[in-house]
Amino acid sequence: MKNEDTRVQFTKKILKDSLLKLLKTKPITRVTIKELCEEAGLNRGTFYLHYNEPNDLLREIEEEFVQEKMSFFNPYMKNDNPDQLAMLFSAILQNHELSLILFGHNGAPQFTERIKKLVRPGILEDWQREFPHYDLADLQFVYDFVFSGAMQLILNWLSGSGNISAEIFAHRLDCLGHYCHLAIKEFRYA
Amino acid sequence: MKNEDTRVQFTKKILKDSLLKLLKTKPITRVTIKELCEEAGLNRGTFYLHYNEPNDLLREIEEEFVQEKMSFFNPYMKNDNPDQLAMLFSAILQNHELSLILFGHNGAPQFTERIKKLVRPGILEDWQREFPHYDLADLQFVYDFVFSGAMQLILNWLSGSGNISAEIFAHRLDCLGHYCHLAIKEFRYA
DNA sequence: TACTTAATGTACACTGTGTTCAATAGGCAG
DNA sequence: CTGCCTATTGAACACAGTGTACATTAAGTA
Repeated sequence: MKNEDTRVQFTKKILKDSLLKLLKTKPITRVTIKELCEEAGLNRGTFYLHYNEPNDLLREIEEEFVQEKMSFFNPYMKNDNPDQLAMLFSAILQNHELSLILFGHNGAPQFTERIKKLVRPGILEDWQREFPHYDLADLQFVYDFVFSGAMQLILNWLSGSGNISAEIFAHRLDCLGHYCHLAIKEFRYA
Repeated sequence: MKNEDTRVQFTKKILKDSLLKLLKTKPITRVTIKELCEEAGLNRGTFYLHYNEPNDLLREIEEEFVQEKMSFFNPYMKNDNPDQLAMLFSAILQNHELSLILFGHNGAPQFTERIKKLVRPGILEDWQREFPHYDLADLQFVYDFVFSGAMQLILNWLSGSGNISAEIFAHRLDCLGHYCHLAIKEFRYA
């Protein structure tokens, strides 16, 4: 009972692979269970033994991605270190195809939203330590701005516009983040 | 032939109203033509006389919104004036319900993407005049960052977090935009 | 008022869904 | 290696939504 049946592992694996293949050409909302199973060479009923919708499958893929890359997220959260950020982007770049789907539109906005919410509390905690003289509300305001912008730039970056290295890319995002904080002190002089 | 038949106008209007009602509870991808027509009290065949998918209808709604509010977009594009920006946000706030749907997730990411692309060339032209010493690529980089962040903040703002006035909100976005430009000069020292 | 055409009601074939159930095939433990 | 266990299969089912066609009705327009 410790590990899943070999057959189940195979079924889930091939379903994920097939879904990712389909997501290269169409958004998750247009993927049917029927075509997914045909692509995977499985009986349609087999799908229902493990999932209810294609979206369940995508969430599982996302979960694995986050679990695997979270070792790069956490260090950056603890100490605001651009090198750690560069390592994260290197790791993302190594899974280029998968990342492009997850950060892109065919994977629905759910993944980027998930990342933003996941990282939010830790980052805000850090920021409160670093900028104790700012309101939490203002920091939250800047957080949502910076991370939405960052997610867009990551997508652009993965889509190949510019071909910047992970280090330079991390450096630029870091710069933008720092300068955004400087804007806070002007928020009140409206 | 100058104006559409009164009956057609009524049909399209009630279809739009019904779609917006449904979009308060579910994303566009889950709206069926059948339920839409039931909501509108129209025969299902009538829908096909004017549209192919619910998405066509949503695009038409977006188009009208953009046409109507573009008078506020353009002045801001020409001269980077926070007051114009505040007027735009006032106008958006006046159509609060509709804006919340269009900028939110049930209207798909297509609307915010559309706005970003629509405004991009004009803004970049302005920025090139204002910052002639910066690379266009760097300005584009900052543009995508700033506008994705701004779209998120608009959504948050419309969702009611904070209840800031249109003026203060515009002022803050303006601040963030200006400080993001300052980051460019550090991009090259990687 | 007569003309024009939008909207209706009905019907049809088609695709995908979600479920059931007996039959089969393959992995796993003893 | 053998026999048990269970994942997978294939077939069938009712159901919901799609897209189209066509004759009929209703309403706006000139």
